[in-house]
Amino acid sequence: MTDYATKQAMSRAKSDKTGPSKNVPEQKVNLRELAEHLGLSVATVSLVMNRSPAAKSIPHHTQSRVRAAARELNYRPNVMARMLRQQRSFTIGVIVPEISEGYAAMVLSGIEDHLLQEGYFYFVVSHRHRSDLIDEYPRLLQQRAVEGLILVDTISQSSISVPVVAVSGHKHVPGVTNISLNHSRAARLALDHLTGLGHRKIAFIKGQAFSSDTEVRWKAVRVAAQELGVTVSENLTVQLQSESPTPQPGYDITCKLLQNGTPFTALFAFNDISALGAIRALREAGRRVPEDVSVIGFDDIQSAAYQNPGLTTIRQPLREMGMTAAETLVQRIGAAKNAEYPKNIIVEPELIVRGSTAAAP
Amino acid sequence: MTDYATKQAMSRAKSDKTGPSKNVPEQKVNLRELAEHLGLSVATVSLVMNRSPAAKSIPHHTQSRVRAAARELNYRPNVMARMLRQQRSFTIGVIVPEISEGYAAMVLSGIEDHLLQEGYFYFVVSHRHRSDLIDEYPRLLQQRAVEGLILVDTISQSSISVPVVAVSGHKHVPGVTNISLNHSRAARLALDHLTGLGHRKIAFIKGQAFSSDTEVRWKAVRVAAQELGVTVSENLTVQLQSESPTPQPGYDITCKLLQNGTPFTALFAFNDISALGAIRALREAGRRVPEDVSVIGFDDIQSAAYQNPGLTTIRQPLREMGMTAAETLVQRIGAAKNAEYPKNIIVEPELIVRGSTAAAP
DNA sequence: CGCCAGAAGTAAATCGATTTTCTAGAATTA
DNA sequence: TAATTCTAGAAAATCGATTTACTTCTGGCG
Repeated sequence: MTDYATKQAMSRAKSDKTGPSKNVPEQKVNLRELAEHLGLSVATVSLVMNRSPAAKSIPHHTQSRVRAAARELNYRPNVMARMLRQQRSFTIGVIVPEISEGYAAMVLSGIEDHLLQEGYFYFVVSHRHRSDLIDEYPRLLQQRAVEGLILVDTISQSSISVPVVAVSGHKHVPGVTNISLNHSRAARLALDHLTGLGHRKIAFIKGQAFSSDTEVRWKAVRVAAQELGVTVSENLTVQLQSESPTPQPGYDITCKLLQNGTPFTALFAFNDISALGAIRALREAGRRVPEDVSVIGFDDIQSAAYQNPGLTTIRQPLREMGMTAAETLVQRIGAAKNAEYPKNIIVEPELIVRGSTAAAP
Repeated sequence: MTDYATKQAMSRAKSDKTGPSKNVPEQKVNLRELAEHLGLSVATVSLVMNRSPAAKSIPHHTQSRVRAAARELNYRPNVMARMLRQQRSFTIGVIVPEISEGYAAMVLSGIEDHLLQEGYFYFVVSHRHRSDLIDEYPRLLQQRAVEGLILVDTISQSSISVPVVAVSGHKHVPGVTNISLNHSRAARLALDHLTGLGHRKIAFIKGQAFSSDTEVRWKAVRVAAQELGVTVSENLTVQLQSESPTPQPGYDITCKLLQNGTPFTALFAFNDISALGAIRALREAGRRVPEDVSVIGFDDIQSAAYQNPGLTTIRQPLREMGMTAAETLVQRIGAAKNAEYPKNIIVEPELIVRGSTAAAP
């Protein structure tokens, strides 16, 4: 939105609230009425209000008269009219798998931070892994005139005519900026940590097939394992199945892992959520964490720090990723239709050591 | 939005995706072009597309011709134009304290469920307890032409001209529907549980002053305590201070509680988040949970179930509250300006017993 | 035959801005 | 003095629908 619509509105927050003394009329006044009140044409008023360069010929004195009247009558431009005329909505769409799930919430929070500052609002929708919705939401959002889309951990093949930024996107798709973690480094950090503690027999929980990170991360893990001379045993590799956003899938798969009987002293989970489930399964099977089995997660969602013991994990800077996504998208929206744009933005992981990992027994 | 704009779009999800064979033209076609293509006036086409009753005189044959052409040219009505004309945005605003915090995320998820079905989208903003934002966001959202507002755990005094539903609202404000928990019952459930386990010396963590539930819940707790003959000791009552959305405030205040030295065998925390902090503080002070101290939380956020031990808590049906909020709001938007509306909707809590509470030592 | 009621649409107003193109007078310049 | 440029603002087109108030034309009825 133009300057006065948001940033001024923001700063007006305080001054306006001088109590109920100032009789701000509540009923809506539109541009025509304001112009009539001033004895000017709507064109003139509009030019002044928008600080258009075309208003340079309008004397200062008139300008301030206009602005004073606008303030007095509490004039607020009608967004819908403005959107229609300018063909801009100052709205973007965010598609996440699930809102209530830590990962997405964290990214959203970063997105919001940046977007509102820029005068944009956003629609959120969650597809819960239903493929019809994954296809439909981009369409629906575009019908709603969003100027860009942020996909969080979501793979979409539907062709989209607005700029797209994919958080944790890996496929190279025209028109899409991918923001992704340096997975090689992440895998290396985790395995360095575990091997440093003396672990050799390490179990792995791979992500669900639908997660956009699964493939890449797993590849990175195998490379890192090879580099460190750790064998990745088939028997110690399991994959999350159900799509529940709870620790349940992690719990289930760890039970299965334990049943197969192959011994291990450490477990590298796909994410923190599944790590929590895994810890519960281990405990129930009589294995202590970290004394008998070390567990390392991935993401560093908020509750990771407040587990007992705290969860050692590879931190993804999710808020920053959200902020970067928003920033990049806004930039791309402002740029020319066929301008260059970043195809890939890599962010760095960080090892967060807490209590769930310890020296191998 | 009218029927064909969303519900049809939804169901079209599958049929449209018959591959790239169907040459759906990507460039936007507007009503005028569609009408020209058909040799009809825009009025006629519009009437047909909207299934307006005024279209009854248009023969069936023409109607299907119009619809066929619309499909063929992939006509999508321009939302901005439609919004402007109808003075409706099919958008609502949701104001939460913090997105990334379990409670709000859960409510949002319920809101989304219902809203999208009804053809509405929503903007989310989070104020992070900044009072200028709490005042400003309702204004900003109204400027964005939202047709209603849902406030989640947020007290707003700014006058709002659209229908408002407050989740966990208690103050009776004209124009606002409050959705709140039966706190008396909640307090009773918790204290019944604790006293049933033999606890007499119970410590309490009150909520931060800014939370809309703090007052009401605390009152309910004292009433229930009295009924059960439990004394609420000053020395065992503390209040959350900082506004961090993490367990940190709970941790801090529990440390303080422990320092003062008054013995207790159970702790009733304001919410799950603070309960997690409390548990950590207790553990660090050498108290085992639940052997030495039982801890009960409030809310039943997702991660409560996956703590070690699982957190006993009073469940608020947050998703349902979100759904109800959305449902009520949509109804109110559809109703006449001065129609009756529900002032209060009470939902029932549930005791969820997990491992963090046990018989008093 | 004349009138009226539907049938099948159409023209035009409207929603509320933004933005380009004009205009009338004043001031400047050649 | 005539031509040109500024000044200060106004008129009108436009964005893309929706919706009300007309037109025609046809057929039926008295």
